[in-house]
Amino acid sequence: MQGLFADILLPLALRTTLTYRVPPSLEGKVRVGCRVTVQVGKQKIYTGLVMRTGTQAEGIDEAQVKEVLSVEDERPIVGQAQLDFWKWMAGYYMCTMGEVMKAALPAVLKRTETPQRTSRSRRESISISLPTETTDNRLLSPAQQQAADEIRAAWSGTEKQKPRQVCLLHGVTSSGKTEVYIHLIEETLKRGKQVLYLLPEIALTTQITDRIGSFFGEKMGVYHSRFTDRARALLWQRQASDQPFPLILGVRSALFLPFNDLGLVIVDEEHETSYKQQDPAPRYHARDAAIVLANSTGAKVLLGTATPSLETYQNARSGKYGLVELTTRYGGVLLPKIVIEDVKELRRKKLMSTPLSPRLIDEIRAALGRKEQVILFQNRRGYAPVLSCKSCGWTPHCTACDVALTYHAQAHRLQCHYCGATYNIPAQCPQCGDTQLRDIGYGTEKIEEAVQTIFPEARIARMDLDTTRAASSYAKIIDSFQQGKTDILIGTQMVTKGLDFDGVSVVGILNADQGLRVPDFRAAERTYHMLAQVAGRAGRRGKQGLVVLQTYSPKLPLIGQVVRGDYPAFFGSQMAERRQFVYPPEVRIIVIHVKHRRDDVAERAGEALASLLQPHFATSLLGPYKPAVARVSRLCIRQLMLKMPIGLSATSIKRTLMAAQDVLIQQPDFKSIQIYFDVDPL
DNA sequence: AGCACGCCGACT
DNA sequence: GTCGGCGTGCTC
Repeated sequence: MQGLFADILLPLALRTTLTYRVPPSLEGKVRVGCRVTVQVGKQKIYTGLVMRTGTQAEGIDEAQVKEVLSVEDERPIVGQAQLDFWKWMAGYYMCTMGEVMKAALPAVLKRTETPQRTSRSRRESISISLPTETTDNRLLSPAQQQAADEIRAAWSGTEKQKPRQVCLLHGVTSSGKTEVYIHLIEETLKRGKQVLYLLPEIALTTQITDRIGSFFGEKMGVYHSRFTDRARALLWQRQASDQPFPLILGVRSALFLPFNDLGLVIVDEEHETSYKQQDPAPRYHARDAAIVLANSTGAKVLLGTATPSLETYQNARSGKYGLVELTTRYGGVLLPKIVIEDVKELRRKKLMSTPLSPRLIDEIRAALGRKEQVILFQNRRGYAPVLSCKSCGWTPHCTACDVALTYHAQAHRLQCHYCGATYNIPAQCPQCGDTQLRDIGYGTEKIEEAVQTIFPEARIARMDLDTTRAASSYAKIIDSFQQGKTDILIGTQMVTKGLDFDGVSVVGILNADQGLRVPDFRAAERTYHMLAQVAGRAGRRGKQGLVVLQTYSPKLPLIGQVVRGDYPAFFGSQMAERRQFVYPPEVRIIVIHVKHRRDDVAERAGEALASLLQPHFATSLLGPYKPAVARVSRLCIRQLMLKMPIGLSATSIKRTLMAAQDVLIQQPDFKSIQIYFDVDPL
């Protein structure tokens, strides 16, 4: 029987495409890269993507083949270059093409159903209008001009240096990286090329969008999750049309938009961990994927940050990337002075009657007297991380996860910060019947309460996940602080990201060590980034800001490195540790996650997987081990870690891993085991 | 990923 | 005797 067939990619975790018959009426319309609708199973209708057409239905009995129902696009919505990129991503990050498709396409483009009504609070517009004021002077300072020249030289190469595709711009906070970006964007646009400017999610909702938008106005499209899905689909279609925006400002998924002539990718705040998608697959790193994408189109890449990731700085030091440094703050802004408060010593002397040291209280009082603003940083939301029975020490835990519940005073509930479940506060201890529970440790709510007591006159705001859940509240808190309507802003790491305030003279870091004592090789790096970023919020034009850093371990080298702003020293000491204990960037790692409802099954499956892999990898395979939180959402977890030398092709290793996975889930005991791979985990 | 099919406990 | 729990397998 003659006819035309099409292989369709579906947004599912299927390893293969499915073959459908093209009815005569649709012949000529079903083209590679166009969307079609097809029936899958008994009734479900999916939107899929045509990957191949041909007169043969390969590897399937033609009798089972269903027909393509409709064609949704007149011309391809996904080009061959994009499909190649998807394929690379599926291979590198060990997931299916369907999962990549799911991440890449806005929901409206994947579904047959009529688009759902979207909530009003979400923005519908896709381009930014020119603002209400004039913008920064376009002239670069001599330091910025030099940085721009050096970046161009790194890209194009010089007599001494070979050209580099990627360049790191390492600039201290307020050194004016944005002006350099604007300059290079403008230059690229003038050459008729497109620019992709990637930012972490949270930074996009604020100042930077307005700033870049004020320069590029209607040339710029914005892509992030605060926009409606319909708006994102519109932007996608516009980019696939012959009149795309030349500049896209977006979050990690903007990487998947169609580009026809990409000249430059900027990855701002490249160290930000939110560039790595955690769950679900594809677990990709947008910075690394951006470099691959740019490489395939010949585009240049600029990575910018005040605190580079070890991976990036290592690449810059080794000469793989260009390295350009901006060491002076722009416009007369001075680097803040950082003073250390030894909390252990102050406690011993009975001087810590509040979570704020006496010095910090004095400095805040003085700042308020001068009508200046204060930011207090406590990286933990809720009131207290633990409740405990006064007589027997019992602590409420989540029933679905192996973690203690956080007490939220405002909501008057207990909450699990892993699965999100909430619980009533127990009236009495289930173990001994005592009715008294005490709270241990500090969250932002408790800090807010303490600060309000110390400074009853001050106008205080709190910014954390709980106060910014509503779509507009984040902007409201920022605006009110910016307009001077708030004196003291208390917050989690949210206050460290991409915000520039002019009136902040004092920043208090209430517990610098929190997060350091976890068994994770990246703990020190994360802490350094966080402390350096939050410290960078202090300071205003012509006046030096003050950072009060409270710590239990003032002698820790890391603390000294933060105080001196000595990134190279931090890098040196961290790299020594990573080398000694064989962790990235010394090696690359893949973490294998094994999950099951029953702990003993997860344990045995982990061991079975280890014995399958052991012959291939010997000592470079670690585990199975229990992660710090070994049960989340009723699933018991085991992990294995594979360390791979840099430079070694991972293709055959990944094939071995997948084969072992297939063997394992064939075994009757392990049918319902969940296994997935996290490549380059954070 | 859904979703249907299929085999064991508390209800009218 | 049934309703429904989720374990298992399939999707052209």
